[in-house]
Amino acid sequence: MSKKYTITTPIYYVNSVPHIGTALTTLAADVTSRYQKIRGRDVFFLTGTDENGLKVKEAAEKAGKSPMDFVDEISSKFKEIWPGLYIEFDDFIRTTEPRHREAVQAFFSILQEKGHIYSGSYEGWYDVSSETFFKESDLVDGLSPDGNEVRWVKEDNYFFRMSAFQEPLLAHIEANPNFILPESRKNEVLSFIKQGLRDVCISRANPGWGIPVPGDDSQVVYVWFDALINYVAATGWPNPGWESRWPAEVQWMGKDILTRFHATLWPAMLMGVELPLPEALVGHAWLMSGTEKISKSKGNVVAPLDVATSLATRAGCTPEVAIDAVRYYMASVMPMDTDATYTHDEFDRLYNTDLANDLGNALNRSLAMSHKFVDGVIPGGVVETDAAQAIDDAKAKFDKAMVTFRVDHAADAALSVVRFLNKYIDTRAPWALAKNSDPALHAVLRSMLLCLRTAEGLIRPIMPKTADAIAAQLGLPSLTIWDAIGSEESLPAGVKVSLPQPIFPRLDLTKKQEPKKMDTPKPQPAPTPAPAPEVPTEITIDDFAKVKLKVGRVLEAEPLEGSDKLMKLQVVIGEEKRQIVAGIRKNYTAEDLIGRQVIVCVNLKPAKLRGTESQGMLLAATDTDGGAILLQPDREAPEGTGVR
RNA sequence: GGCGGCGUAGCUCAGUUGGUUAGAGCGAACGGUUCAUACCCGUUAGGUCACCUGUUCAAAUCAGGUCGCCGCUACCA
Repeated sequence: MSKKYTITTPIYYVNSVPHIGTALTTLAADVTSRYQKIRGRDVFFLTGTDENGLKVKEAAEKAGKSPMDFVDEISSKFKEIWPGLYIEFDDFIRTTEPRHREAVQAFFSILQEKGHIYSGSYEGWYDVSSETFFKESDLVDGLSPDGNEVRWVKEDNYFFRMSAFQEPLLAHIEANPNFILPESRKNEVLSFIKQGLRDVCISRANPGWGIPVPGDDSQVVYVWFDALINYVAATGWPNPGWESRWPAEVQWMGKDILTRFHATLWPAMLMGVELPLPEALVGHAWLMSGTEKISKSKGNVVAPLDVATSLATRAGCTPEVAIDAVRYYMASVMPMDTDATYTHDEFDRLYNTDLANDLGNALNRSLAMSHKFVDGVIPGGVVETDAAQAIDDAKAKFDKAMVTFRVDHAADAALSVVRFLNKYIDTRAPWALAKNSDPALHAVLRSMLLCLRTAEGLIRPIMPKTADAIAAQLGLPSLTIWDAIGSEESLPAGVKVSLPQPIFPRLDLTKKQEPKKMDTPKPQPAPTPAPAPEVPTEITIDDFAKVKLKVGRVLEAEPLEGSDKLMKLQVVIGEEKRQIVAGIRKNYTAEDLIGRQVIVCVNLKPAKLRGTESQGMLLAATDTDGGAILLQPDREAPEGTGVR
């Protein structure tokens, strides 16, 4: 059996719906899939839903449903949404399916047999929301780095000996430059792994939901470990025949789950069971939803289908074309190295310039001229060399972009032939040729139509419905074979083209022109009240007043367990009592501190240090050796008095 | 703190291996055209290629340093 070209997206958690950020991943995979199909590959495009986490169980309970009913409902919703964006997956796997459970248990057992799993006890913080374990030091303000709640768990668990795979992983990444893309992510992964991998806990106490550890029903497989196995489960593994679908040629995902999971845990797991590693892991960046008024809470999500509906209403295009336009937008901006920002204006602009003005209008004017000058029949003859060159260049650029999965560059390549066409029309001026009965007219019109035929083929992976519409207006069947794109044969002479029908009605952007407050260019104060960086510039008295300092008295002091520098203090500041953690153990003992007056910054954002909350900061000078020299009022000051 | 990256026209960015007048798209101004969805085409903007110092016959492109921004990572208060 010949090997299929396998493309995967992550499986999505069933507790959210796709928004323009997460749809990005699936779209990228779909564009890759459609391109490879046109190139003649037998594609296996896999997506699905992740349904086993503790989070799912809790969400179900909150919704007053049984977990199974809950995931059935939401998973099917997911499955229905993707086709609405013309996502054509070949398989949709759910982690509650028997095939997945079997694969996970087989995977676990093999790792156990090979000695990569041992039992131990785990104690630490667990973020249910992202189903991730964190070290004490990972926490920020008592929350996960992502700002989620964490809970302390202490259990006897199974551990995966990931540490053993550090060197093989590094070697593989170094030896395969395209294993992790883009390159900036690869560097991050390398430095992450070089810092040292530790063994990971891969099971949890069985909450009555999840995949039981083989031979130990008291435990379920840790959801991330479980989830990753979907990729091979869907290929049929461990049953015969999986080799035709694994390894994946490309696994698409967002950058957030690349480093720890897909580029570290996942390949280590595969090495453990001795399965081949995927060819490429691509972690794109995010598309942030931003409006002019930035709302700090990430509440304003943009749903791709809503954008499409809005466009269809405002521009008057068909719903199909509107969805294609959204696909084109997402493909065009496909952020890789850094995050991009979505704005309605930017979307509208791209629609008008690239799709309405360039592509749509080029088709429109070319067809109009065909009817005007050659009775609407595709002329024969030879395509002019510069047009042929432009066509070849665009194809080559598209191919080159897709080798490294640069969907954004591919979109640009597809449009490049259209941009050429508009210039070409202007240069060759068919209307002038017609007027003078110049024999070059036929070749020029043919060249124009072939450019459009090429654009149809190149844009098809990104805008399938639009491509069909272009083909229809050219009076030709859809062009779905890569080698035929741009060929003379793809444009049979004598075929009657249809009358032009605008595919992308232009948006009138003038009426909703927002009043630009150019005359009052007030410097927007940064909405983030972040701790002001210590710039050595002058500050005003107002700046200084922001720092609230008060006199406090140390009531209790004890070394903070698990730390070698930190001291945990209870400080009375006037009426209130605060817990402060300070890195002063090097120079002070608890006895030195108790009863002593100190200067405290009382409006510093609280922080967790070694898991203990610190609600302020002691002022101290820095000694030459880096130690602390505490500030103290010259004589006993009134309790809780301000300092300035 | 460590590692990595970035800082190029008003805006968004290309410029992997150093070499003639530094590019594209968008926006703006001006001009042209009429086949077309008031579209398209061309020209222009005098860009200190963040800054400094080096290497070189020659640097946006290499080395060192400075400033600013970002990512990853870290018992940093």
